[in-house]
Amino acid sequence: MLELAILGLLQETPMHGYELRKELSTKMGTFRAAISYGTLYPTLKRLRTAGWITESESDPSMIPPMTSKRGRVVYKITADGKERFADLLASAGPETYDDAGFGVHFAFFSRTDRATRLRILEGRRRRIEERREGLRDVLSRAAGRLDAYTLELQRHGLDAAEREVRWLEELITNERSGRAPAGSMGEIDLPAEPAADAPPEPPRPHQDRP
Amino acid sequence: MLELAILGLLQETPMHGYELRKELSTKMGTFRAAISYGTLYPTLKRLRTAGWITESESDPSMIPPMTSKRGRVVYKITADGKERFADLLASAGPETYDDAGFGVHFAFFSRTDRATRLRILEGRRRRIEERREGLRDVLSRAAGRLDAYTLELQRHGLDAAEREVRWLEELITNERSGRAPAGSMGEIDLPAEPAADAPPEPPRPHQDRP
DNA sequence: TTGCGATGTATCGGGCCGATACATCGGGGC
DNA sequence: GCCCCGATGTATCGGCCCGATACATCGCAA
Repeated sequence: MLELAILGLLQETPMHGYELRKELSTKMGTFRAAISYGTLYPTLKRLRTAGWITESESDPSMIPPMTSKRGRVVYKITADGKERFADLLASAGPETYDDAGFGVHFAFFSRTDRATRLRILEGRRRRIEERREGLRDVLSRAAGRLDAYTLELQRHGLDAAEREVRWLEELITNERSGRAPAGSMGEIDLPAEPAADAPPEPPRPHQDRP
Repeated sequence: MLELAILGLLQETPMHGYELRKELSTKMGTFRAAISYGTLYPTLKRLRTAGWITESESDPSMIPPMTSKRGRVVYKITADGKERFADLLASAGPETYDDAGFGVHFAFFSRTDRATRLRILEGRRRRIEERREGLRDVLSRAAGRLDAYTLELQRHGLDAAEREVRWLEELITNERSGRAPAGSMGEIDLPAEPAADAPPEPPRPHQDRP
């Protein structure tokens, strides 16, 4: 999962670890609080070993030049890495639909073709619907044998699940009908170079924020 | 975290692993989907080694008797285990306020004294408020440089954060003013036998479910 | 009677986390 | 001029937890 996120960010521009972590934290938002260095650096090493990225020692013309001596390491994606990124983007393991996985995939939707976007959105919806049904069962069937706090926890969970399903419904509707790429470039199946930075479409479901 | 959950469930009644897992899944609801056996059994072994629980081989008078031959293992909490549970319940590490940690603590609120409940609720609120502020910053400051999907993800995250803060506010208000244990038995500091099954108080914030 | 789904116990490799250590840089206080 | 502090930056280690996998029993239906 983190692998996909790193590859995606490095596709935009080369970066060093510290920067990567900050971008990761802001772009993944809710679904992934803040990546740990104890995860980041081993993962970077793994990606380097696999050949998806390269580590280049400290750019000499850095803004704060840093008198060498353990300079910062700049990570850059390779051609193989871009291919790997495309594969991961379109892949659909079960981990694609848990909180972290979905968040990362969603964050790169502007570089994903519409068919894949719909597949992921619908898979996520199914996942949350299952959670919702489970919670409804507990609340109706076992209402009596649970204490008040546990019940309240279930209620809050059910509320969040229902809300997320509604959110996903709106996104799916938007994707399907007109308002989604479609017009500009049609549906190519996962290009290695996805036209750089032309975000295909604004979704914008919510307009009811008070 | 899982340690606390297991100890808490075994305090109600002895159980074997399979049962434990199911109880775990329903009681922790949203904040902890379904515990893996690859986690559960090693943890049980750890608890046994520490002396918090005992493993007793297959109760002979089992409903489906199971003709011995690798019978089910029933786990039971020890006196030390109950002490440990009380300590964990009242402890306040940072992991107490992440999704999983908070969910587990909350699920046992009916066996937690009011002061601790308030401390945990407020700690969680602070945590979510920080997330909320971070998301607001991103949405106001970096609105232009993010693509539409990433923006939508942040918006949805902000919405969920605001909603959870409001939920916590209600719970905190309820705890503070009257509607909370107080009346029935005052505030003992973590009794080993917490009056078995007298849930101290129904919280019930939401009444606006359509 | 065969086979399948639920029940049940257990291990293994690996991802990810928090704590920790160490080093450099810019700036504010004195 | 000096020092300390907070932000920047790289890296490791122990440990929790997960998914995949293996194996065994039970009740039931085809």
